Amino acid sequence: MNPGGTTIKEIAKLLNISSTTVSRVLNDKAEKYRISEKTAKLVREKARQLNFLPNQIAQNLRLQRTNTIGLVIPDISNPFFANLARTVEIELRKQKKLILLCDTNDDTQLENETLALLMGRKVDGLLIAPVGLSNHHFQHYSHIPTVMIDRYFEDLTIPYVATDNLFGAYEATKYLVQSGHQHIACIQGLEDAISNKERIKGFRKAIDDFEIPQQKTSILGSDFSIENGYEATKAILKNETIPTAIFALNNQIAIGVMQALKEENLSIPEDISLIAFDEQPYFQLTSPPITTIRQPIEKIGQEAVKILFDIMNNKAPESKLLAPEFIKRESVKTL
Amino acid sequence: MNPGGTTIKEIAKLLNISSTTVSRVLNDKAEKYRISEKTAKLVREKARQLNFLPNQIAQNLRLQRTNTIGLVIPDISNPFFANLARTVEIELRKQKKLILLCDTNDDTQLENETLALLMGRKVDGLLIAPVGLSNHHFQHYSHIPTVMIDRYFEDLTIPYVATDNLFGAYEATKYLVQSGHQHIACIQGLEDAISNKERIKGFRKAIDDFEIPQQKTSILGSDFSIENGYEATKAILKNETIPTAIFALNNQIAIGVMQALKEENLSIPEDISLIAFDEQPYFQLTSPPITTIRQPIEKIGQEAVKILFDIMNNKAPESKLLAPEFIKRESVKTL
DNA sequence: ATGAAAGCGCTAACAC
DNA sequence: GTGTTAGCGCTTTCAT
Repeated sequence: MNPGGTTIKEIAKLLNISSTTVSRVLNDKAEKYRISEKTAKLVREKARQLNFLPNQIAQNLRLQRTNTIGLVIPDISNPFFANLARTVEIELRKQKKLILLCDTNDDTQLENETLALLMGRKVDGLLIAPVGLSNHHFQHYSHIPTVMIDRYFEDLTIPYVATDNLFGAYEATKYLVQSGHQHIACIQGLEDAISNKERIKGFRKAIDDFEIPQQKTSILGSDFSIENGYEATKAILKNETIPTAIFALNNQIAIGVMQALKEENLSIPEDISLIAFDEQPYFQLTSPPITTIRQPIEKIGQEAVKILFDIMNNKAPESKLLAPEFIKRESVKTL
Repeated sequence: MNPGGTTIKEIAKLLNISSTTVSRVLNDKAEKYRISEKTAKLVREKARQLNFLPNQIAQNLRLQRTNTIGLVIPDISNPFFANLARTVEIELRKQKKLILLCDTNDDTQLENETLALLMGRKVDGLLIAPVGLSNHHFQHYSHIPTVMIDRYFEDLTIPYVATDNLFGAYEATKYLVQSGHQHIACIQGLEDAISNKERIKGFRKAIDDFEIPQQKTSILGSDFSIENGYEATKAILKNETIPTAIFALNNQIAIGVMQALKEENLSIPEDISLIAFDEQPYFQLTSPPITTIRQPIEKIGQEAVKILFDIMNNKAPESKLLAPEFIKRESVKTL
């Protein structure tokens, strides 16, 4: 067999007909072009027999579309993004689109290169959770349908779908305060990512609304990793006064927090309370089960794909902020 | 700007030279073809100015390669595979390859379709964790460089890299037995997946070697999901005699087990012991911390990519079974 | 030192 | 009902 695969031309030759006819039959246009049932059948048979698969590369070049969507994500090993990827994959597959997966490791430079790569690949659309530090590199690519997920830019018109992070963080903080906490440390992720900024805003707003003295609270941390949660917690514990509660701004940070507390023999919530952004199955199994803010991951993925198709079909896309869900467990002590 | 992007032809026209020359310069072959420094400079300038990106589709068609690798995985939301995907992405990126990500949902039919899709896309290679129930569909694609990950087929010559599952399961079971357990329930994943079969073999071998009466042990379960772990555990608890220990054959099953035990107010390890295949950060944070068999995920990913490149470079590929690591924690009680 | 032309595999406009 | 031809954007052989 031809290593590159059977071609339309080969089938045509074997059947002594033109490749046009073959193409038409194989694209279910036999009827439209009133190709005889006999010819059509012959073509289909031969195609099956030779295990014919249309060369998508050639098709793509000709048709100027690739049925491929770029999915750009900061860290596929973060279960939030892994779950998102899964939903997106399922939705796109329904539309016969495949995903080019790119992991930017939350690095703007790499994101930049990635975008250029994907443009060269002529993806039909882009689903991206941008690093978020800068956005000027997106200007070049305004012609390609793009939806931002989880993170976005307020000064760009690119549609997005994300959790209502401000609201979620507000609710979490409110709960902490209403449970009697005033000394609260908030461990953040990437400082300039909008998801982070909004969560910080929500935290601050609650602190403000409930008139907690600013100096009793602190914000520290620098990225969405387990290590960051661990290091930040260690740092917190070095101070003279330690907070009564920690608010971890994502699931990985929360794991780091728990590791550090465990190492220091501090128990949750007796010694220190914990609340975390992002729900994961294991949070109900930790000791104690952790109170979390659940992001509607499936819905985010589905909406993102829907919006992407809206753009591709020239419908006016609409950005969405989806409500998170507060899941109360046992990691916050009432003072 | 041309929505399809600037082309070589456009640059050529603007500079009043041929597209051949432009192509040569842009592919760093100026010297080889002794193109004047002046022309070369002009081309490079214009290209930058117009934000030129070579159309990979056209390049791919012409060059008969796509710099794209298909990554086919049963479930990207399973952290084992998510972590694997990350490693693979990083390794492939070093070689300027991009990933087409496909999730088969552990469904042979879907895997089959996926493979056909990827062949049409003319991927340069395939990295696949096959469902494992059947393999005849792989025969069609023997011409394309393929490495199997995590799962493989013994009767196929396709190279693979996986954990030494038999050894890992043997060690786990041995530990259980040596801790005094005889009534052991093993909750398995997909029955016909080789990773599962090997783990079962290891389990059985240990049971045999240590002369535990067969009827004291049981094997149940049907896939690698949380739900399966949950349901199987519930089923186990309905019996007159319940086992003193459970061996969960992956991380998700283990979560399901813990959920079910918790619901039934049974505690680990007092009421029942647990040991799990797959290490995850949260296993040290659960109540109690879970004893696990760690798979060397990074190494698996790196080796798989290495082997794939070996095949593409006509070096003889070598399958690898990598040793897992036993991580002892507190979920197994000594009887 | 540069260009013309062919061709990768496919589809579609335009014949007849 | 079917075929001819052109062309998607690129690289490369062969000329000059």
